Amino acid sequence: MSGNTQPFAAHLQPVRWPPPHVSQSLPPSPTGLDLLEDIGTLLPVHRDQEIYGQDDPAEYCYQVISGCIRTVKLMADGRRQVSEFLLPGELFGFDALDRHDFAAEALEDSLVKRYPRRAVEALTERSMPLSHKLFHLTTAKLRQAQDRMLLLGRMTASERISCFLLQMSDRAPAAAQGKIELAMSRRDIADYLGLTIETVSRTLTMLRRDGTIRMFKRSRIEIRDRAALEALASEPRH
Amino acid sequence: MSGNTQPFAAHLQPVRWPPPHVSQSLPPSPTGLDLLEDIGTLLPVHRDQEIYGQDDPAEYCYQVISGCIRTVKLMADGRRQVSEFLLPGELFGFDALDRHDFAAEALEDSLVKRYPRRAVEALTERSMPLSHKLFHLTTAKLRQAQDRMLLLGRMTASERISCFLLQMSDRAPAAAQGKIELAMSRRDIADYLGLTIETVSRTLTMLRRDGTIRMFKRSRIEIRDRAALEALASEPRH
DNA sequence: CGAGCACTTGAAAGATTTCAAGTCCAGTGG
DNA sequence: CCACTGGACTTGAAATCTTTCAAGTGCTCG
Repeated sequence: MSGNTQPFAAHLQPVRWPPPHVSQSLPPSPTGLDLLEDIGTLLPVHRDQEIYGQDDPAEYCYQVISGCIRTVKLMADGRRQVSEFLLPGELFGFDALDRHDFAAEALEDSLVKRYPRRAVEALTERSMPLSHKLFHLTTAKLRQAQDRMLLLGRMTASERISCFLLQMSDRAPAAAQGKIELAMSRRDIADYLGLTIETVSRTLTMLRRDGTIRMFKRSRIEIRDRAALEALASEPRH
Repeated sequence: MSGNTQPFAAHLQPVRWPPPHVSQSLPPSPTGLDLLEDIGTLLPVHRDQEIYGQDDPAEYCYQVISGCIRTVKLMADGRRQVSEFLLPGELFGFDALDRHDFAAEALEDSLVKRYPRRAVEALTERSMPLSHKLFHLTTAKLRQAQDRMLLLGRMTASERISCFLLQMSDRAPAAAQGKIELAMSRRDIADYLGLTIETVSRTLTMLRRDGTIRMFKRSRIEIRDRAALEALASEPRH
């Protein structure tokens, strides 16, 4: 179940540090998180490589430096639910107990920073700002998860897709307004939204025919009519 | 949107303190939570009364003393998602930012304890055990939410119902083995599981015909074949 | 340039929802 | 104490949305 260890080819995209949108979610200096810097080590991971497996002992916590990571839960028969897509600057694995309860895998060749849990916990004991920050991040993830429950439990396919596109657009660097580069496959999107790849594909096609979005080379999407998407996505504000 | 303030009739069920299954989830004494006791005030709430509304400013956090509370998110057109059912001993409202992002309502006449957020935060600053405990509770809720995403995104109706029954059975006082007293209506269950009331009803009927469960007066359920439920709860379709 | 894989598209099948009656039960008033 | 009534629940049939099955199409990489 645990990380595959094929030799690492070491030609990843250049490391931008700090990454472009860290500043959006994590104010640069007085966050408490800087304390972590010293105990972290960089870990490059390949596309589709597992960083940790479902039920692996939780020895490390992580931050995405570059690339994109997904956390997934698997059922015995292969049904899959993607819990989060993690972009540069974002943390994961901090909420585990003694074992991770989902796997983390790289969507594309990525770079993550790895912090030993023991050391993180020790630091947390001594730094109130750090423990605050981690608590705050966890409650933020909880709120996200609750929004997702509404999406998965009550929204139609086109509402889910619209929410997803808007969300990805908002998380992308502010520079590329309305242009989204999807690192994830249709399968990943489907497993994130509780749909099948065919439904994802069909729904995107409909949006394209509407003129609501444009698509280039399948992974590049431009939002042409944000208002229409927001209308479809109906309720969740942000 | 906020709490209705009809005069309170003050004839609720007697207060059992500590409630019967607090000890299961919250070890009695050295939890850090006892610090909260002094700043809490009891608040009786009627069946269907709102404790706080979606988007209300988050001035208080709560603990259920007796009864049962649901947290719900509403969409503009009335679609509803129940986030949690909270039983005696459990905490809620601790993860809000400045506003609650869902409403909390009583399923039945209940008693909750209310803690001013300001005071809780002040205590948290000074007590490591307390802040640890709250952090731990939040990560636990996050894990629960992730399990629920798998359920909502990938499970069939009978799998959802089976999971729900097992979960309720496990949370009930250990005494009543296999007997569940459902405080919630079919609508609540449906909105919790992302189904319609009709589907909930039909699925329960099927389980009853199978002999997997028995039902008395609609709200009392006995699990007669736990193994069958567990098989349903985690396996492919019939 | 070709092979393989990801994605798209179409048609049929299903699961759940919607619509529409029934049934049951709790609480009320006679 | 019992019939009555309204709301909650159950059940059936039709409708619908999504999935499943089955080909295509077209990138992308060797």
